[in-house]
Amino acid sequence: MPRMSPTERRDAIVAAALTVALRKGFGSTTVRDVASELGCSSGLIHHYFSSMDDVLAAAFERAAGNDLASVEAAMAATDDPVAKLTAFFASYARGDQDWAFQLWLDAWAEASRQPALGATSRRLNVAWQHLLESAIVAGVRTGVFSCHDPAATAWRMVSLLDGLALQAVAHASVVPREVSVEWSIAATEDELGVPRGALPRPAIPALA
Amino acid sequence: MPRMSPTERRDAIVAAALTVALRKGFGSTTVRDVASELGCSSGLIHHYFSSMDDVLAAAFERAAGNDLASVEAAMAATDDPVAKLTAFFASYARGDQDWAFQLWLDAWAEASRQPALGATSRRLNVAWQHLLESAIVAGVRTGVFSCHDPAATAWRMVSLLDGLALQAVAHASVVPREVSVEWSIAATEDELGVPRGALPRPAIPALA
DNA sequence: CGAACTGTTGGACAACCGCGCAACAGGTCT
DNA sequence: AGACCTGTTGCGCGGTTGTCCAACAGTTCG
Repeated sequence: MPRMSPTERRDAIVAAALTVALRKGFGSTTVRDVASELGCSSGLIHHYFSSMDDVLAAAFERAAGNDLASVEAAMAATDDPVAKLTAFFASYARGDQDWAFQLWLDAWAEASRQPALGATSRRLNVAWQHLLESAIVAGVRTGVFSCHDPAATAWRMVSLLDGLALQAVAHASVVPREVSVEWSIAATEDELGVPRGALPRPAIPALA
Repeated sequence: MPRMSPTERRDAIVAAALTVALRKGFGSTTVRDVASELGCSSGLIHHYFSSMDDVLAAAFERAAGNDLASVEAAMAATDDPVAKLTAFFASYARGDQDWAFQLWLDAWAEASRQPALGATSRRLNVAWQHLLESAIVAGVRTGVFSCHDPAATAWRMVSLLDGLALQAVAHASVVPREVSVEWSIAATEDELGVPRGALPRPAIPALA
């Protein structure tokens, strides 16, 4: 294996770990798997990460963290609370990113077994909820939304979206994606005291 | 170990596997664990199950099936739709059964990789939603609930409950259990057109 | 009584795991 | 050139896992 700079090598390891994790799940991704995916020795992984748990946490952090950042940017691009909300929902509507949600399923399952992965998953989940909460607060401030407990509503909406997406990814087509998107937006309208149909529906990209 | 009939022994093995899973979690339940729990040799497990996967799958099926059946029975014990609903919610409020929910997290994560497990998980999930839907329909019929799409509402409520329980189990105490129960009941009251606080709150058993 | 059947044993086996380490090699600096 | 730094190797340790199998023992039947 050619020599790499520490930053490049760390990145390559994380990328390889992500590739393997997508195929096998976090729970059964081993040091040797990552090493052979990358075409290097197993010892090299431990030269950059003090434990396998840290590798998995870093891999999840990259995938889920990127998602979070891109939605955060899309929401920051507008001042309209309704548009912020739509941008948030749109990130759940993308059927071409089921693989990303599969990572969440794996992370939740392993969270109680791998401390570092669990901490990362928790942190990103809280950040996700906070993102939604701040959009709701913005809408309440301008008077378009009515909600006396934005934190609670945000947790409910995130949980609802996760629960529905879970069905779509784990049990394909038990609940069609377009339907689950419609359902969660309808529930949000109830929560925020706006009439049914008031919130715009995000476009649903076709599957790849 | 005294001799048993094949049916009894199979049952005993599954029961022992479940007991161990309660204590150690699903992912780290080994053949030897089950054998020592049952007080028999490890070879005996393989005499009845062709692989450890089969044992765990049978254990999951029994655990989840038992849960479903007991809630089904509790709901069937009353004709009052509100009481049916409370019985349903109570099953999510039990903090002493986090281990059971961890089984669900594992099942959801593995569903797309292990067809047999996925089919079981899907079937039980659908049954769970159907249970709630029928309670809602009963309430609409007697006029205590108002809901124009019970199937959709049931899916939303199940997904919300799963999503909140997921946070409680994967990310302990990010959302306290009493709070998440309160939140999901409040959302249900909105969905069913009854005033906030109208539905009784189930008792929350202390942790074991 | 002995033979046949079958539930049961307990150890052996190969494979795998995360991790640590001494040695190697490619690049850089003086 | 030689010294030095550091990315990289590949093996090995201690431990655990699922699986297999020849031997054992309890029951039933001729």
